[in-house]
Amino acid sequence: MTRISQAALPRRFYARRADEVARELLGCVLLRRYRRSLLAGRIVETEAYVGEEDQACHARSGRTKRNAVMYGPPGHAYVYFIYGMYDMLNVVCQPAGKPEAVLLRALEPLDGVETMRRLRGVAGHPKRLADGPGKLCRALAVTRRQNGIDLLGEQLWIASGALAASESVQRSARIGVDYAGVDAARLLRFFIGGNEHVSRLPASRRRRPQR
DNA sequence: CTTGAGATGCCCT
DNA sequence: GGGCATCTCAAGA
Repeated sequence: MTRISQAALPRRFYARRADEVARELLGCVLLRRYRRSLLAGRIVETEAYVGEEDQACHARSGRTKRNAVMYGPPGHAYVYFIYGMYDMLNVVCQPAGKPEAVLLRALEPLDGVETMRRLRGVAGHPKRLADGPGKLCRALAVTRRQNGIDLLGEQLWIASGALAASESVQRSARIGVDYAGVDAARLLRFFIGGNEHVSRLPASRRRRPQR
């Protein structure tokens, strides 16, 4: 069992710009109550989606049935289904009416690793268990059933955490939003530099490891 | 190690 | 009906 505090971050943490929240979520711990077990992972990669003006954001065409939760109060889960197969977990930011959110893209598994493996249907190293937004949802049994739930509640919440002195925040363009024109280039993806649990980019986008 | 294709369902133009 | 904030597997080198 993890020894860090499991207290949920307060509502005001989320009631800010999504890019600030995305950066500060790095190192925090996502907790999931699932059938009597507690699953936990350290957040190592996020992306900010920053409102109707952001051409990569689901709110770019205004409020719809799918994105309605983003327009609601902060500190709630926005979970949507994509590619016919995967769910994506976001946390809603900003006060109600301002549709911003942070996509949780990768975790370093801390607790409940065996359950995560079972949910994912894979064996092997924990660094492959939740190193991508679709895998993260599978590993924590998060689906559209959780869309709209309060992150200050009982089944899914985030506790504070910190970066080690040796860790640094890195930024890049967001993944998979090439259609978004100039917004595709904005540096709204945040990750812990060098962390092994960060998602692997498609080879076509990968750069040579810097030395 | 790499690349490419296929899976698969729902929202919204 | 297009396209999507993805992933896995198989095959090649």
